Amino acid sequence: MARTDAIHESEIPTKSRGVQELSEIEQQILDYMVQYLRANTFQPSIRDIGERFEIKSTKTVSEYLQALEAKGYLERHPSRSRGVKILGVDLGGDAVSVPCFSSIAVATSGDASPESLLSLDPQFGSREGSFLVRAKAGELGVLGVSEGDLVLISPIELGELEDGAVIVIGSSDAASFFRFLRSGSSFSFEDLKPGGRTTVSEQPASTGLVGRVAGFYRKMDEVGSLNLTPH
Amino acid sequence: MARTDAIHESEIPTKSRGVQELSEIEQQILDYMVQYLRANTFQPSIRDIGERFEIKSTKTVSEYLQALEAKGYLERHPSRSRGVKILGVDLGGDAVSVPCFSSIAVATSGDASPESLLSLDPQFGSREGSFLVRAKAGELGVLGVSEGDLVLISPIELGELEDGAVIVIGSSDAASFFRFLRSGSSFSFEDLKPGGRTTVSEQPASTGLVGRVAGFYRKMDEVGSLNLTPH
DNA sequence: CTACTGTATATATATACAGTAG
DNA sequence: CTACTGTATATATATACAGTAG
Repeated sequence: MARTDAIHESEIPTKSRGVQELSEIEQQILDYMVQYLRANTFQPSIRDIGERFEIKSTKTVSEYLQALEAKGYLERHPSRSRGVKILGVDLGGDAVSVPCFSSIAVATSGDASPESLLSLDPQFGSREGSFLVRAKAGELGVLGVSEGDLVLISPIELGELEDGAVIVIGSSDAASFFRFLRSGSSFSFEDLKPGGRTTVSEQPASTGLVGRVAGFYRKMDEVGSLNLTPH
Repeated sequence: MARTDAIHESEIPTKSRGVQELSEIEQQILDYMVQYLRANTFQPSIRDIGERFEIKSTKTVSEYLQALEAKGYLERHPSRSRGVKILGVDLGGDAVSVPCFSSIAVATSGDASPESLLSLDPQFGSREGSFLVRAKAGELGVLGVSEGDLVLISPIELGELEDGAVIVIGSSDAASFFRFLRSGSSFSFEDLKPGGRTTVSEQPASTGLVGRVAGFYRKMDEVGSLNLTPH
């Protein structure tokens, strides 16, 4: 029941202000398809859609689906029954569930429960095992990250790391940000703390690579969180 | 892919107390069906299942489904294609689906299809009707936004706007960013383009408020996208 | 009995064709 | 032109039938 509202309020983007217009009925059909899918675990047939909207010809419904496909909301396949691929719908399967911690120390300590749990589209760079930490003042200033920003850290293998990537190295009692520098077969790690120095290492086995900074998000809900001074 | 583990760990309850135990293959088939549904938004056909498990006769697969139905995990309907009702599965539905456009001009033009559709947790500030645009160089530099960042724009009413909020004002042919300034009962809009000026307005009816900048995300997958110069 | 193969068949379903109305 | 109706048709698909192997 809880979720019913959200579905009725059209979870598929209305593209608010004239953005990529769906007609009223196109939007309703798309919403119906998602609602039906969620409720039944299978899709409505074109006939089901027609019945719902009192459209008597399957051709007409098919044309609406064609319009939705042209506008990028669907992908169809000739003759696949109840088999439209609805794009941009989260069925709970591919979004990664990402815990959010108040600091990187807390996140890596191993025994803290997350501040919250968000679902993050993998397109943002999240993987299985990713987590978010709230940035402290100055912690990642060189990357344009401000205090309070949510920094996404995704697990990675040393072999996957590109030169220049920002990584987290830590143990259970301390963790911090480094820039990874690759020169030939040896690596070095530049401490990103103000005044931090470069450490050279060839044996990365025990360095405790937690992950790599995959991105960050700054939420601008309170004006106070805006950075009003140009820099 | 992301939650594949979770699925393989079998999200479908085994009905705890010896009640109707599933055989190994029955469990695998059920998991596959859910996994497939999540990935594609439509169900696998009996033939799809057969292919996956190298079972060559549709009859055999059908018998497994019959067994799953008898044990209370499914409800079937004669001859409904890709239309098994899978019981006890949560198909999600709380994340907001957000279209992503290459620029704010494209987003507000009304006839562009989105670059992609991402699902965004409402905790990031997304609402029904929100969308993402890729920032152009300098466009929102004062906020710390760099070229290529994904800027989240969420619909908002004028009455909800706080003093200092960054908003998008536009028509179908042009749109840009402004800072909203409230002084008593009158508003002013400071153009955020370099060298932009402040416009005072008391009649907001026709201003074309598209939405408010609710946040931005910077993905750091390529080193080139990192802002290496401190500012 | 279970666990299949392999073929045949009924049908649900998407699509195509031929129109009509405004 | 859009927004349909109504019929016909190809086909994807679920099911049934007839077996085989262990």
